[in-house]
Amino acid sequence: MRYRVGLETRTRILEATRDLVAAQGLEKTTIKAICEKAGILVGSFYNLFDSKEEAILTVVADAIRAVGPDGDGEASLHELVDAYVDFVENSEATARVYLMVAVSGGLTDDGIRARMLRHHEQRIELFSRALRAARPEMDEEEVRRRMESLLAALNGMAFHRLLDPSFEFRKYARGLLEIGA
Amino acid sequence: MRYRVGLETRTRILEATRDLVAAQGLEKTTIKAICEKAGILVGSFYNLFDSKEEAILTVVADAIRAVGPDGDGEASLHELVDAYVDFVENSEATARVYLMVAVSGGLTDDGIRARMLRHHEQRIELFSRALRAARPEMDEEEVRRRMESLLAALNGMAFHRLLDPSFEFRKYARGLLEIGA
DNA sequence: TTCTAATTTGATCGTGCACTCAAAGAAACC
DNA sequence: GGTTTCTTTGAGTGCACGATCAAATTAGAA
Repeated sequence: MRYRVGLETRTRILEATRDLVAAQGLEKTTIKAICEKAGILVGSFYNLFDSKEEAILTVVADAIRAVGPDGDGEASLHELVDAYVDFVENSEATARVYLMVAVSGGLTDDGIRARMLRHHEQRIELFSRALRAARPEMDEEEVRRRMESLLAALNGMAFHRLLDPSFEFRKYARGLLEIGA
Repeated sequence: MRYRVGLETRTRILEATRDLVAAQGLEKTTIKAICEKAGILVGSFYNLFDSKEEAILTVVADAIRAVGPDGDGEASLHELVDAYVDFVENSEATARVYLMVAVSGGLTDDGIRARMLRHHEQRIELFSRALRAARPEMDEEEVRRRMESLLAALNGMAFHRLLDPSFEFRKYARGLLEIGA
C-alpha cells in the first residue's frame, strides 16, 4: 500500500468487492472485476489495499459484524428474531457473503472455523438471555438447547431464503417462536 | 477422454477429488493435488476425465444422490431424521461436499440453485408423507410448514455438526421431533 | 512369443491471475 | 505560479493452473 487516503475510492472498492463476492463467490472474484465495477484501474486498488485478500477479509469482517450480536442484552426474543430477518431481507449481499464464508471458509480453514464458532456462541448467549428474561422458571439446560435449535433453524431458513426469494422467511421465523419458546 | 477403462484408477481419482474438495473447497482443489493423492500423473487423469470440472461434477452429483431422498415413502419421520444424522456422521466428506455445493454453488450458479431447490422440495415431500402417515388429522398446510421448519433446522444443525465435531447432532435432531411433530 | 490395444508418463503449452512500478496527473497549500 | 503531496494510470512481470500429446510401458489375447 503506497498511500493511506482516497477514502471514497476505498469505499467503492469495498462495495464492489462485497457485491461481486455475493454474486460469484470468494474465489471467482478477481481484482480486474472489482476494479471494473469500482471504476478504477488496478494500480489504484493496490494503493489502498496490500492484497486482494485484505479487501476480501475487510468485507468478510464487516459481514460478520453486521450479523450481530449487537444486542445490549435487553432485546426480546421476538425482536432478536425479527432483527435477523430484517438483516437477511434488507442486506442481502452482506448476508450472502456471511453465509458463504461461514460454510466454505468454516469448513476449510481452521482460523475461520474458530471465529465462526465463537461468533455462534455469542449469538446463542444473546438469545438465551432473552429467553431467560421471558421465562425465568425454565431450566438452564433447556434454555440453551432451545436456543441452539432456534438458531440452527433460523440459519437454515436464512439460507433457504437466499436460495429462494419467494420463501417467506419472516413468517416461518415467527412460527418457530410459537412452537419452541 | 482417450480411453474408456482404467476403472480402478477412475475410482481412486474420484475418492481423491471428494476428499480434497471436502478439506479445501471446490476452487482450491487442483488437478496436481488430485493426481498426487490418487498416485497417478496428470496425463492419466485426462485419459479418464475430459476436464477437472467433469471429475468435480461427478463427485458433486454423487454427494447430492447420497443425501437422498431414497425413501420408498414408508419410512417414519424418526427414521428419516436418523438416516440424515447417520449420513452426516458416517459420510462426513460427502456431507461436506454437499453442503459446500448447496451454499457456494446454490448462491452463485443458477443451474445449481435450481437443482438444489428441486432436491429440497423432494425432501420436504418425503418428510411430509411421513408426518401425514403418523398424524392423519393434521392440516395439510400445517404439515408442510412443520416439515419446512424441521428440514431447515436439520440442515442448520448438520452444518454446525460439521463445524464442531463435539456438537451432539443426533440428540438435538431427536429433540426437534419432540417439539415439532 | 508376438502383436495389438489399453494405459501411463511427463515435458510442454497457453491463459488468466495477483501483483509491481515508473510516470503522469490532480489537489492543496504558499 | 511554484512546490509538494496525494492519487491514478496501465503496461508489464512472474507464476500457477488446466490442459495436451507423442512416446513409453504394460496387459492380455492369439
